[in-house]
Amino acid sequence: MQNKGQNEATDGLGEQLSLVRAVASARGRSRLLPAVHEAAEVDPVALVLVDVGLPHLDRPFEYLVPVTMADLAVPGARVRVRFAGQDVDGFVLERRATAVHEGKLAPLRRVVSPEVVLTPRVLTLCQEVAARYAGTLGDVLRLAVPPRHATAEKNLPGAEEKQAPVRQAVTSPSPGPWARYPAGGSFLRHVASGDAPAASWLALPGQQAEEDWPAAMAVAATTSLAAGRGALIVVPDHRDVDRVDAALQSLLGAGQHVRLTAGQGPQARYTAWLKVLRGHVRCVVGTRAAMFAPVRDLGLVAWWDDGDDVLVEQRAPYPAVREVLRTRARLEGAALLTGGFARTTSVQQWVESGEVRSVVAEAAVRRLAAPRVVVAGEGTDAERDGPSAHAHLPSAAWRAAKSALLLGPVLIQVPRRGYLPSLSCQTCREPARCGRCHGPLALDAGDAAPTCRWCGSVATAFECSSCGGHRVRSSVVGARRTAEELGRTFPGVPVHTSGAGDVLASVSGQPSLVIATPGAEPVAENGYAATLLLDAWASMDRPTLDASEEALRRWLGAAALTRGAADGGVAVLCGAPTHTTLPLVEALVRWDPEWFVARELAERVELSLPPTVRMARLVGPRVAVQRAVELAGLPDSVERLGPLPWAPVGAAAGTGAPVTGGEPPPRVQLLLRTSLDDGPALTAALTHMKAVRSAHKEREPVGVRVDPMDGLG
DNA sequence: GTGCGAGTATGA
DNA sequence: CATACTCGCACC
Repeated sequence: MQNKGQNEATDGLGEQLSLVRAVASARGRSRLLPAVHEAAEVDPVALVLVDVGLPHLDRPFEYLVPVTMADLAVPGARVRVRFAGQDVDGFVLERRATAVHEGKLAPLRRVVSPEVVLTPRVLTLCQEVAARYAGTLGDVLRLAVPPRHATAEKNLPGAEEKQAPVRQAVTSPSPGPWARYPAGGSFLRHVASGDAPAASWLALPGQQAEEDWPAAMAVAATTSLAAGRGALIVVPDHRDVDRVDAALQSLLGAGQHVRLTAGQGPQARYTAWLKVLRGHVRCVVGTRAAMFAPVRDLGLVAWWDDGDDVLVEQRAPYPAVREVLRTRARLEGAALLTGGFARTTSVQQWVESGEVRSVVAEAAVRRLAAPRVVVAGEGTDAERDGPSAHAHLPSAAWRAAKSALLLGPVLIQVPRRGYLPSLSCQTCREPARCGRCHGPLALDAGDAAPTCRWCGSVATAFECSSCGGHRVRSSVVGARRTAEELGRTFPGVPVHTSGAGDVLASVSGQPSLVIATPGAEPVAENGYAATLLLDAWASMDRPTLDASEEALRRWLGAAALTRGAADGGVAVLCGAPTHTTLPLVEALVRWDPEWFVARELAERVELSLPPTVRMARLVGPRVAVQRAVELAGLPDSVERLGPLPWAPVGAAAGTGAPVTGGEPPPRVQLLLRTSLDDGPALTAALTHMKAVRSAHKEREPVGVRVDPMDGLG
């Protein structure tokens, strides 16, 4: 092995640089190691972050810069280096005059491209994000820097040398939609003067393009551009990107902003990203991956609908847009704007700590802009006699839909997609369980009898385990079934559906029924005449920590697409208890999400639940988790909850019996909880633990997730 | 991950 | 005593 020969020849010698040269020429190896002729004159040492996915190797290694690469291997450039016997990708983080490493330095093998794809600011951001989530810098960089597309890099005109493609001076826009919020003008003025204000904005429903939330986002971004700084807007999905894109277009004209979404395809995406990197555009709107976009001189970060779980990255270390953009705002002195129809407890916490200012409309304005909200309850059996019975609708909802259909489209939000997804006892409402394994029973299309989702057995004779009842009812009527039934109930009215896989962006102002799952509601021209929120109890009863918060967010999101009370708009909440007033329901009726989230946060404080504490979750075989947590050397303040059996979300759906050959060992989850102040100590301990486990090549996988309640939990 | 040295088992 | 293997850990 040639490397071995070199090692022997060089061991014990002092000066590394001359030595590499000496070896290369003495052995006549310059042909085999092409780059090793001579080291660069200036700063011959490059700190390279190598991309080997191992936590204990997640640090820079020093390489020698051959003179031929002296001007190309700049900090931020992609390089290829020899590492542990194979060629790996890496980023140059720094150039230095001397090495710290005692041994011999290997030369860089190749500068993939001298393009500075990792800017100092993005690097700092990624380091903070990695630390916050106990992840590796390599993992975060993979999220932040898209894979190179050589053609895109070549075809796009160069950086500043080419100078100012079409960047006209942007003039400060009028406040537009912000005029409806008492604190709106002040926020914009601070952005305009280059300050770093921070705001949580509770948006009013708006059915016209000039007053809706995308318009307001565009005004905020334009204000930052007018102040000579950049802007970054992150939204949950590509329909939202389209809307903000259009709003920016009408305010800025062409070429002033760029879209960044996953669905663009590699070349288009990299081209757009390069335009941002090279400073051709300073305004970005995109989905969550855009949160790392290297916008120059960032003056504003903004995101919409904080509670939407697609704003949590689904790749390790699972950073949330909220945390990344807040960090960016702090690091880069940028303004922060988080908007939505609802507010999450996380953001409420910022508001209550004074870090972020609340921007809300006055109650009287809200009442006119929002639809009138009616609570229809579940609908008694008596109520279900009329035509509404066929559609599983309470009669109040049916009447509201009937009269609204004379005026325009009607939106019907159903909690989940699918066809009668789960069942409960007709009499006592307990979830229907399989008699054999206690798994959930479900009725799929075409099935005559309910089937167990876990073991697949068919429940021909159901008997409720708590009351002995023999009849099941569908817990949630899926969108498709609802569409069929409503179509029959309102003959002649067109029915649209919008849900996972097939999402409608918008519908016309003509009368129609629009059945949609949460988050997939199309926008209606001039707003819906009425909105029905079905099976409210199913949204409220979800067993997650944030069920209420999430239910309100979904209801407000759909109701906000409805015409305001001033224009006769009405929203009907169906299936909520009517005999008692739940704060959740009251918040919707009063259109007061701020009041609700304050209560919700107070409760979290009381119970020491996120976001008022920092949590992390370890998942793996019992002994491995046990050893891992001991290895971490957790601070004393960290509380251990569990271990409990771990049931992955959405597992065991579909087919049936556990026929898998190699039994995977049963896994447990251990939750760790500490104060927010001790969060960094907790994540540092977890990072250390992962590094040691990786160095020891631990066999058993132990998953680590910080903020496990973010996203799906 | 891969490669290598140290340490240990194994066999003539 | 020589050779074959495993184990642990460094990798720049």
